[in-house]
Amino acid sequence: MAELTIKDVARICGVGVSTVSRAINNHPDINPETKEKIMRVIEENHYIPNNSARNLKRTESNTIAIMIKGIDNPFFLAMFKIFEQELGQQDYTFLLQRVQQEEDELAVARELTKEKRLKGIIFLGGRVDREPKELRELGIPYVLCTFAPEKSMLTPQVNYISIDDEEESYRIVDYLCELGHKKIAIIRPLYSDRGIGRSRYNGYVRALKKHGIEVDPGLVLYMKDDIEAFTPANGYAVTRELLESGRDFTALFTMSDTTAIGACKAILEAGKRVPDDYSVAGFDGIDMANYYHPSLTTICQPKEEMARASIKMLLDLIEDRPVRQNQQIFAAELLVGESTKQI
Amino acid sequence: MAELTIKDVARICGVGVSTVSRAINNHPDINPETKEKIMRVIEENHYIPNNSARNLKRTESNTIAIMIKGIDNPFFLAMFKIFEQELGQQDYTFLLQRVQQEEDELAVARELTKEKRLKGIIFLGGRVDREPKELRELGIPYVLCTFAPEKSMLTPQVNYISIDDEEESYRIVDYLCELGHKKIAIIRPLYSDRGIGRSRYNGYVRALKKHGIEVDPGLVLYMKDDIEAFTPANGYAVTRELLESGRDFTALFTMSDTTAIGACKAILEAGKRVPDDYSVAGFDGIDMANYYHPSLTTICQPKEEMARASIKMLLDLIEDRPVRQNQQIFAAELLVGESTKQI
DNA sequence: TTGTAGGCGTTATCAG
DNA sequence: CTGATAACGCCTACAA
Repeated sequence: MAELTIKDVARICGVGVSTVSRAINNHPDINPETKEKIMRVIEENHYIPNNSARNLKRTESNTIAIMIKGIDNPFFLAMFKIFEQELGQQDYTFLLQRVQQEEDELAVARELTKEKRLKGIIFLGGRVDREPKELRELGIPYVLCTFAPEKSMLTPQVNYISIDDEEESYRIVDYLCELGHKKIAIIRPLYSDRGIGRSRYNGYVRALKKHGIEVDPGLVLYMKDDIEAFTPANGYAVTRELLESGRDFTALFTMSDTTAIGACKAILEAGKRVPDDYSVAGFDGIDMANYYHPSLTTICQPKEEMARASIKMLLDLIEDRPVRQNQQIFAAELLVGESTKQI
Repeated sequence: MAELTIKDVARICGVGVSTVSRAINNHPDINPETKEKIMRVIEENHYIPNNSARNLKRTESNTIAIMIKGIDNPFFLAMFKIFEQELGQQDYTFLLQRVQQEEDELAVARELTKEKRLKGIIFLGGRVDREPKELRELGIPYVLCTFAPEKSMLTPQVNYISIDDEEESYRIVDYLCELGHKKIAIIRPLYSDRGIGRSRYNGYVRALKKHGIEVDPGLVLYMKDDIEAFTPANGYAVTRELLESGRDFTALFTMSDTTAIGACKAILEAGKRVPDDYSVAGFDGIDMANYYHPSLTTICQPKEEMARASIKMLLDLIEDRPVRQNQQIFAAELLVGESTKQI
């Protein structure tokens, strides 16, 4: 079963290779009958064109790539459907490129761009805190989606779509303060010197300050190094330790809903109640936050709209339409659930 | 910035293309100094080899593909890490190929095999209820992971790794019966004439029968057509309707943990309690089942082991080692949580 | 150790 | 409408 090539098909049909190529690619100038015949032969003999050869020869494709770091983030999953939908309508296809934690997403992007003749790229998650120059040098349109814009990225050229992590974090912690909480613990990623960990922490600090509350270092908790970050397991472990330490607090802000759910587990397991003994607030607004019992008070990111906007911006860029704003900050929604209460 | 090719690099270095090629591919017979110089030039000029051309020329790669239908299934996500880990150790890389709901995964697989010179394929989820012949005709080793083996697949050639869906479903429903439940509702997928929906339903029927309980059609619920299957939202909607109908039941089996969590929401929202008013049982054993409150009674699939076993089988197949069992049924674990109680 | 040339399977160009 | 033929960018004998 030596692999069939276009030449074989041509030979079998008694036509030239270019004719076969025309048939495959739906070129207009071909006799319908010849085309039909060719397609039948292809069908019968299970001929499959070699994509590598095609990509090599083709000057362009209608493919865009979604680069995603941390594919196990439930938050991103909801966005895929939107991408599929939106791109499908516009006759584009997309491919999902996972990027390993240690990998350089820009290097991967460059390679893929060449290989697949990409039309555009969406970077999802991860941390492209690179020189804007490097991004431009990709040579094709891109959009950073769900990124905390770093200082270095504040140049107007970088295209991104995000929420204002610091501001939203500020908002929910402010809400906790308004409820009367003064001892608010926070769980932050271990290495949060930048990215969302840092921004959200800054929001926390700012909210406390506004209410005249000192940051108590004893209530600033760090995720465990040996458990994956932002998981329920991590939230559980950290919170359990907090409870055992006997430190006094009335509310807990966790920076992610998944972590919050783990935290609740630890609290409930210790025989305490949410929100009666401790208020708990999350971040992100994943589906589960709503279905969890008690439903979580959280900041809900408009993921569908963000996904849609990312596609729109990218396609505008690709098709050379004017892009009104290449840096869009979406407003998130403070979702008040049953996990927090006034004290 | 016309794309740099290997020829350009060769010209710049003042050497032949084959020398550059040797440098890139770590061939042994090359002067270390020339190699170093070439690598420097490559670095400086940002030369990136074109993968399409490489794949076209190459006769083999060390790539295996994971084909995944329904990428938003949290159940699969946990498996990725294992794949990454196991394959990384063995010097293989894998690529994730999502398959749309309507797409033919075998067609996609064939295409990819040609394009990437794949060494092997793992099919995750979906429903390859195809002729075993078609699978064999892929021409490369494959493993079906997490598939409910269909009748037509019981030929000994088909390689798969799975749990016994019917048996495990039987087990958890049997457990509910043992707790004294006689009116056990079930939520099944709308089109469950085959696949896991069917198998798990069969287990339910068999368990009831064992305990001399008639299947009450009024307690056999179907997922909503207009909401994605197996989501909390679906479980919520169906359960809410059930409660409103006033039909009498004491336990609910949902075929998936995500659905179960939605169901619990509906129950709690109606002012009832879990498990005091209704026992709820799920299936799969996702992380959340444990962290949810009350923790769910469920069937926990050994996903890590299954992932590991899939890789092992595939690599054994690829490297021509003897495969002791090419059809492995893993035992799942009945995890008794707080969502069910004796009546 | 290095360079030259041919070919991998397609598509694009250009005559017919 | 159709068929040669020349690329596409790389790898790999083979020759030097």
